[in-house]
Amino acid sequence: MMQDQARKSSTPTIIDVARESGVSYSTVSRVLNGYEFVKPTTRERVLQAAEKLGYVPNQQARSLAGGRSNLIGILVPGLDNAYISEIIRGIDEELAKSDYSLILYTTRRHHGRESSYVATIMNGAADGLLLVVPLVSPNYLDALREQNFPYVLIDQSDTTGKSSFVNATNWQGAYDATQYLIKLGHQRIGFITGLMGLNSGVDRLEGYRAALSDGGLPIHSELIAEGDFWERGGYTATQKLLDLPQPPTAIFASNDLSAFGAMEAIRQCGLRIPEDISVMGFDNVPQASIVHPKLTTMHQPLEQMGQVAVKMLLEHIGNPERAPYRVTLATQLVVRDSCQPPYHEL
Amino acid sequence: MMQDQARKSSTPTIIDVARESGVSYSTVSRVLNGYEFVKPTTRERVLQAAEKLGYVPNQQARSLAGGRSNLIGILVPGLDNAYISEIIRGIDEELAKSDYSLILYTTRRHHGRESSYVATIMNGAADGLLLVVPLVSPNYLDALREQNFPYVLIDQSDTTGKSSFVNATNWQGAYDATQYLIKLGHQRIGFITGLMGLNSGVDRLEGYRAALSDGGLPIHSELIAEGDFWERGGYTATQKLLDLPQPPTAIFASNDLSAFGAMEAIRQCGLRIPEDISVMGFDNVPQASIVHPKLTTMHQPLEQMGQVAVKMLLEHIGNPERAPYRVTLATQLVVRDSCQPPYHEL
DNA sequence: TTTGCAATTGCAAACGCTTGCAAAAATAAC
DNA sequence: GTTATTTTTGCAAGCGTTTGCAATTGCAAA
Repeated sequence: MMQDQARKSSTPTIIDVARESGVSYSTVSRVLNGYEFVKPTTRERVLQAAEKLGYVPNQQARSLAGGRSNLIGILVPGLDNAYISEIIRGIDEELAKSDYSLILYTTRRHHGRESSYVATIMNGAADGLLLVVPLVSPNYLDALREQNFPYVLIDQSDTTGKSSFVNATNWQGAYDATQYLIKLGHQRIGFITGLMGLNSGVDRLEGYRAALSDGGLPIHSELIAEGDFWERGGYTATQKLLDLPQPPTAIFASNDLSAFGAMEAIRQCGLRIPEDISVMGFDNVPQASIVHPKLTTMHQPLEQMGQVAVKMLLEHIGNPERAPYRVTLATQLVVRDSCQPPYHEL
Repeated sequence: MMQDQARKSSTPTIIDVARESGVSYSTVSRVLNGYEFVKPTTRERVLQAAEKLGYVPNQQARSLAGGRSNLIGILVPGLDNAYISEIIRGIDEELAKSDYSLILYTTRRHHGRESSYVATIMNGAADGLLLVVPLVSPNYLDALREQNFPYVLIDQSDTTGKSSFVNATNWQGAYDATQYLIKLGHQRIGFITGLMGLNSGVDRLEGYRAALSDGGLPIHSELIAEGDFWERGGYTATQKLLDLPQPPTAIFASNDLSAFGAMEAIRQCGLRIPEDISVMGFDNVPQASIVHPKLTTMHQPLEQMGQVAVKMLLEHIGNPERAPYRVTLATQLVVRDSCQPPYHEL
C-alpha cells in the first residue's frame, strides 16, 4: 500500500499518460514526437493527459531507444576568456530556440582528455558537437568524420575541406585595421602576433602585411613581436616594441586581450594612449569598451558565430547527408578612443 | 555481410567486451563499476578486453538502468558576466577531478523556463543541480527539496535553512572595504547598491552602513544611489552622486561591474581616479586588474565558491541523508590603484 | 574424501521510450 | 451493403546497462 503510494508519486512515465488517456503507449509516444498520422482528437486527449500528469519525458530512455538525446556538446579550452563566453552566449541563444540543451566540455585540465570526450559524445552523449578548440587534434576530427557524426568548428578552418565551420574575415579584418592606422598617418605600425598555430593568428598577420605593402610601407620585421593571444604576451611583446631604437607610433594587437596587455606596458613606460601611441585590438570583447581609453578594435561577430554554428550543426543533425560547408562572417572596425594620428613624426 | 561489417564497426557494447573476455556481461558491468567481489584475474581480463575494443560506456543506458548519469546541471541567468564565468570555472575545475560532465542551463531567454528545466533535471537528466540563479523562485526550490534531489545554491542564501549553499562574507567584506576607505580619510563615501532583491545586495549595503556608524560617520541617504550590479546602473548612479551639491570623495560600488560604470561616469565628468575621487569595487573579476587605473576591490573567491559548491553537491549525491549545510568563504581586500586619501576636504 | 561457506559469476528482469510490422478502424469505391 | 484502401492504433522487440537472486566455483575444515 505504502509502496504503491510511493510509486504513484514518482515521475509519471509514458505508460501513465497512456493509461490516463486510454490509448496505447506507442500512440502517446507518437503524439509526443509529432508523428503526423494520429487522429486529432486522440492527439488532444493525450496532450491533455500529459499536461494533467505533469509528464516529462525521460531523455535517457528516449535517446537509448534511438531517438535524439536533445543535447549538443561544446568542446572549449576553458572559460577564462571573454572571447569564449561571447561565442557560448550566441550558442546558448540559438539553442534556446530549439529544445536542445548544452553540455560543456573543457580541455583545460586534461589535455589528453579531448579524445575521450569525443568518444563519449559520439557514443550517444550528444547529438552533435561544436568545437571551439584551437589546435584541434586531427585524430579525433578524423573519428568524427569517419562516424559521420555531426560537428561544426568555430573560428578555425579545416584545410581538408571536410569539416563545416564558421569563422570571420581575419585577413580582411587585419587588413582594414592596418589600413585605418595607415590612413591616420602612422608609418611605423607595430604588430603583436597571436598564436601562429592558429589560422586566425596567421591570417591576421598576413592581413597586416598586405595592408602595409599596399600602403607602400616597408615591412620591418622588428616591428612584429610575438604574442599568444593573451594579455601577458601582449604586455611583453609591447615592451620589446617600445625598447626599439625607433618604436612604433601605433600597435596593432592580434586580439583585444593582447591589446590590454599592450596598454598596460605602454602606460608603464609613462606614455599616453592615444596621444603618444595608438593601440588597435581585434575581437571587440565587452571589456574593450570598459577599459580606458576605450579600445578601437576590429569587431569579430563572436556571438553571431555561435548562433550560426548552431544553425549549421542543427542542419547537419537534421540531414546527415548535408555536405560540409563554411560560413565566413564579416569583421567591422569599431572606432573608439585608442587610436589617433601620430603626434609628430620626427 | 556488409551489414555485419557495419555493425561490427559501430561502438562496442558491454556484450562485446564480455564476449572478448569470455565472461558474462554482468561481470563486465561489475568490473566497470568497481564492484569488489570480482576475481582479480577476471577483472584484469575484462579491463584489457575493454581497452582493446575501445569500449566506452553508454551513459544513457547506464543512467536508465538506475545508475548515475554522471552529469550535473548548472542553472545560471546567463553567461554575460565575468562573475558567472569565474564561478563556472571553479565548478569545471572541481568537476574535472570527478568524472562528471557539466550541463548548462541558462534562464536568460525564457523566464518561465526554470521550472521546466528543473523538472527535466530531476527526471534523470542530471544527478545534481547547482543554482547560481539570483532570485530563485521558491516553487522549484520546493520541488527539489520534496524529491530530495541533490542541489546547492551558490552565492545566495536560503533563509529556510533547508538548502545547502556557499556564499562569501558579504556583510564583512563591505564593512572592511568601507572601513578601508574611512581609514584613508574619506568622510563622504558614496555607495552604489546592487539588486536589493538579493541577499548579497542587502548584506553589502548593511556592511557599508555598519562601518560608517562604527567609524563615527553619519549615514547620508543621498550618498546611497541605486544600482543593479551592472555597469550601466553604476554609471547612472554615479552621475547622480556627482551631481550632489557636495559629492562624495570616494565611491564604493556593490560590485566591480558597477565600479566600471562609475569610473566611466567619473571620467566623463572630467575628474580623475583616484586623485579626485576614489573607487572601490567588490568581486575582483579578472577585468579589475585590466582597467586603468587598476581597481581596488573586495575579492570574493568566486572560483573557490564554485569548487566548494561542487564538493558539497557531490557529498549530497553520495549521501542523500546528508543534512543541508552552508559554507561561507572569506572576502579579502585587494588594494590596487583606484583608491587614495581624499585630496583635500574643503 | 565430503561438507559448508564464502567468493564469484551468470541469468533475467527491469529502466522508459522508439519503431517496424501487423491488426483494427474508418473511409472510399463498387 | 461489400470490398478495397487508407488511416490509426497496438504489440513486441529492442536500445545498453545495472542489479537482485540464484547457481557455480573454490577452498578450508572435518
